[in-house]
Amino acid sequence: MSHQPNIRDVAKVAGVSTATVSRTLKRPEKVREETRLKVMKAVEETGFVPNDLARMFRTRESRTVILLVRDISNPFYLDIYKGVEEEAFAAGYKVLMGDARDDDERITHYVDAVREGHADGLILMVGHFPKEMLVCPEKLPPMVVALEQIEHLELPTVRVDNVAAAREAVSYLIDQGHRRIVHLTGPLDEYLGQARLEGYRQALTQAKLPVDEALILPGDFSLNCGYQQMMKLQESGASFSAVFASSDQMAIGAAGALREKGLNIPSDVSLVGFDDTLIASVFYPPLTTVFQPRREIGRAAMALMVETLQSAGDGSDLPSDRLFPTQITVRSSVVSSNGGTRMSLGVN
Amino acid sequence: MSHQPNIRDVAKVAGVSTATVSRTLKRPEKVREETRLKVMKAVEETGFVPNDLARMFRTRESRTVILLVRDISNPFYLDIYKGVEEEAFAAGYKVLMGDARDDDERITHYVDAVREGHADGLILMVGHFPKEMLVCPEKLPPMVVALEQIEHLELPTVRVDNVAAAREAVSYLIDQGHRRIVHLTGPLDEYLGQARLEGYRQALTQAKLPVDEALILPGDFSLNCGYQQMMKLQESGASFSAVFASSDQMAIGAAGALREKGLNIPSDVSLVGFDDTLIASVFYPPLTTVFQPRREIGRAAMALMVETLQSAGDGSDLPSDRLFPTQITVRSSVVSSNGGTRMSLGVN
DNA sequence: TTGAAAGCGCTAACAC
DNA sequence: GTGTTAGCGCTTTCAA
Repeated sequence: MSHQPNIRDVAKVAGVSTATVSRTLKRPEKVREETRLKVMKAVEETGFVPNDLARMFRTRESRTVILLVRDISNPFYLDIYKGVEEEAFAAGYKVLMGDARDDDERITHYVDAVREGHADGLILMVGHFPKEMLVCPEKLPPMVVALEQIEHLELPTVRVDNVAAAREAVSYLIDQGHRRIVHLTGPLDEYLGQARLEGYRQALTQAKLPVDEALILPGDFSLNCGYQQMMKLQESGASFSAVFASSDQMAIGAAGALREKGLNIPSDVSLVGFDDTLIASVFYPPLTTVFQPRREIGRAAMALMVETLQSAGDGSDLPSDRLFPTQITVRSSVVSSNGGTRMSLGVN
Repeated sequence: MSHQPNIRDVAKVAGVSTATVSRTLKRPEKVREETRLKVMKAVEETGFVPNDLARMFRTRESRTVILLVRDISNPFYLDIYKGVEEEAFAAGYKVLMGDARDDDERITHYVDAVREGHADGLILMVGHFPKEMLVCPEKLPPMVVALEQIEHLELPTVRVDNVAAAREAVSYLIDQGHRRIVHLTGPLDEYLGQARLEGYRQALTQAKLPVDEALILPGDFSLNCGYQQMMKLQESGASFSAVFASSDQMAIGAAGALREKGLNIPSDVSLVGFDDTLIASVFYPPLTTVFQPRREIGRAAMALMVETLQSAGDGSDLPSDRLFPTQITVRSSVVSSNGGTRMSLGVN
């Protein structure tokens, strides 16, 4: 064997047919013990590694799924990935991670990757989907959604109750005496941004507090945007005593802007983030934030994917959604307010 | 076409041979304009997507490389990934990211992935390599190394001068008047840990300061380890005025331990990290750290990979190493020391 | 329980 | 410039 040995080399050495080698490797219970040992020995001897590409080509399944996320540089997704990978490994799948960068072209690219045979399915963690692809949904590859919700696309989904999560976070601030609470939102043309904003509104309404639209700052989850929006707000002269950001990254960006204007956290402004990423715990002061069980969410998403892939084979129904709880992680970035100096515009 | 159309369907619709379809798609300049248009139209009409698996299988190249990193949850690697991906995209390659978790088995797994045809090569960002695989180096797949150095493995490498980088960081602390400087090292059985420790020693020696082995704390780059080691050191009653950590994560862990003991950063203890990840800039106080041009390093590593893959084809020489500069990013976690209270053991 | 043989979809000689 | 053809390495009927 001068080169990578193939199944024929093994068959020759073992003195059996290629079919027998293939069977020995895939369904050992189907061959006689004696034959199996012969084949195993030949595999050992030749250093045979089955060409997975040939197998994938032949069976038309890659046993690979793609985890397509909003922004790969957000560490939030790393724990998701680990969960997905764990579950995938257990089910004999591989996982690739793709970076959508909120860009239709890249999303299309990953859908094509499935069509081209690179993967069997897509786990979506993006907030939208190219319109053109929605026109013939039957042409779409097997997909599941995690934590997001995509318009005009009904798919098995791993959910958390974003409305409730945001409502609780804001209620917590209200309980601490805050009345004028800024909300740095997620993208408002997508579910995640809308749902959390809805939670924010509900908390205020429930507490019979007015909603001041000037305190709602449209964002995109990024650190930089948190900084910019908070700068702008401060320059507008608005008064507030707390900020609820729809991501830890935005919270931290906002903190930078507040400090730059000489404000202290939490004594001048309280701050709540969302996601409970590592950054929240090492930030100073440690950031109060909303925790989502990322690892478990990842595992559940992959489990849903496996079910979907199976139900595509037999004609069974699509798997049903899974819901995970969120919870507030209380740290030190919130202090109680008694309606002091920074509340000049006051309460209704 | 009831199913995914294949190249034969297109050929039939266009009234040409499959070879012509293949050529039109791969080397359009080789077919007549008129034919090309016919084929393009047929492709459009049928909705043909070439089966990449079949192509990979046939040509025995996947045009994919795997970026294998020490720990995928370290955001440091995300910028590396982006650099690799940019360069890869330009060269028509795809990139997969793998998580070695410092584990021989997982590394072997990724080497096998190449053998199985999933990828053409491996970009290694790990500090060691399974011993068994080193015995027949000619069986190893095309590989390049970035930022690391693996014993008994000579490969094209993207380097930074870790000794100099660490020396400069420590010299900076010395210049600020610090005399008793703790070093939280990387893994000491690997190049990265050793080189930076060597830089630490050189800086002290150069300044004619003694090296106190008690201030050298073996680490593994992780946040948690930084915390634990610093806790232990403080309980031992050692005195020091500054800490140089071999990663931002350890620096931040150490900061947690220092604060827990009532020490302030930087007024009580100055702190220098390594890597200049996002976390360094959002940490409070903003962390002085050593910057490495991650994006460029990623690009260079992929460029090296492409060269390696080509030289494997023709018999040309392996590409030569590339060296990148590092530099200190000065923020606010270091203040000058005049040899005050926390320096009881004094200077030589 | 095993073997023979057909082919998955594509590419690349080679012939025309 | 284009068509014919022979596989790449594997799995999977089907027949023995």
